[in-house]
Amino acid sequence: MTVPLYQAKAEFFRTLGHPARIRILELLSERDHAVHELLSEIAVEPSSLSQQLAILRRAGLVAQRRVAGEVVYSVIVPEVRDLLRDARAILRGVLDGQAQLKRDLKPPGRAKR
Amino acid sequence: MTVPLYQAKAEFFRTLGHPARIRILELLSERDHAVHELLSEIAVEPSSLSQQLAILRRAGLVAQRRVAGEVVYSVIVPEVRDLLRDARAILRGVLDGQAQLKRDLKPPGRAKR
DNA sequence: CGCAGACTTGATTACTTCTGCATGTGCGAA
DNA sequence: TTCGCACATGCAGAAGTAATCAAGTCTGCG
Repeated sequence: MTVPLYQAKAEFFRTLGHPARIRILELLSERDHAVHELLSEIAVEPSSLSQQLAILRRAGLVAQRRVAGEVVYSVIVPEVRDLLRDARAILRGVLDGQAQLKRDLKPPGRAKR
Repeated sequence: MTVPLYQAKAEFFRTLGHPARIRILELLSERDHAVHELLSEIAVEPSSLSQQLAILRRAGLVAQRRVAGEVVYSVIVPEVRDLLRDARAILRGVLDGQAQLKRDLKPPGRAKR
């Protein structure tokens, strides 16, 4: 093994560890987007967006292609959608858990559904 | 929402963005482990391991309990296993894709292996 | 009580990553 | 060819993160 598997995994997760990159992947999971479309959704400077896209490209997660003067990005690895879904589930679980902890420590609680 | 959802997600992924923390979660997904057991598997200093465990604890992913003089850790959110599985699948896809790219055209970049 | 073993926490220092600005590149229009 | 738009890249300062060592806490045992 050139690189231990768990190190590659850690690197991969770090690639996802940025709000803009998460947003990009979520948007691209829905459908392909041109850079200026992403730009209007994400509230970040153009150069910053471009850098985040470059990072995702280098990580092999997205691809770019030029279409009529625009650059369109798409997700290469479809499983990304599953991953984001799992992450959502875990996040929900964690947040619920924290809320419950808070209730245990403090009497005033609210409905949990 | 106090914090935008995608920011919470990014934070969560950053929590996973460290080899030792990945190893810890993988080991704990199999079964609960005492700290000294983790220590003998992971090749990291005790204090460093403790810090990584603290990060996972703060993230709400693992819990500790004291048993007969040892501290035993366990995974709180079971979906973590799914996430790690998906990550493995994506990683495989990405690595395959990169290998194929390399065959198609030699990209200017870092020499790998 | 006082000590030892098992962890944890704090502080320091060395890196790595992010941000915004300035500059560079590629493509289509004129 | 030259201009202009749509992106991409380089860079410097600021901010965040990790490894290490020293010191602290907690438990159970003599």
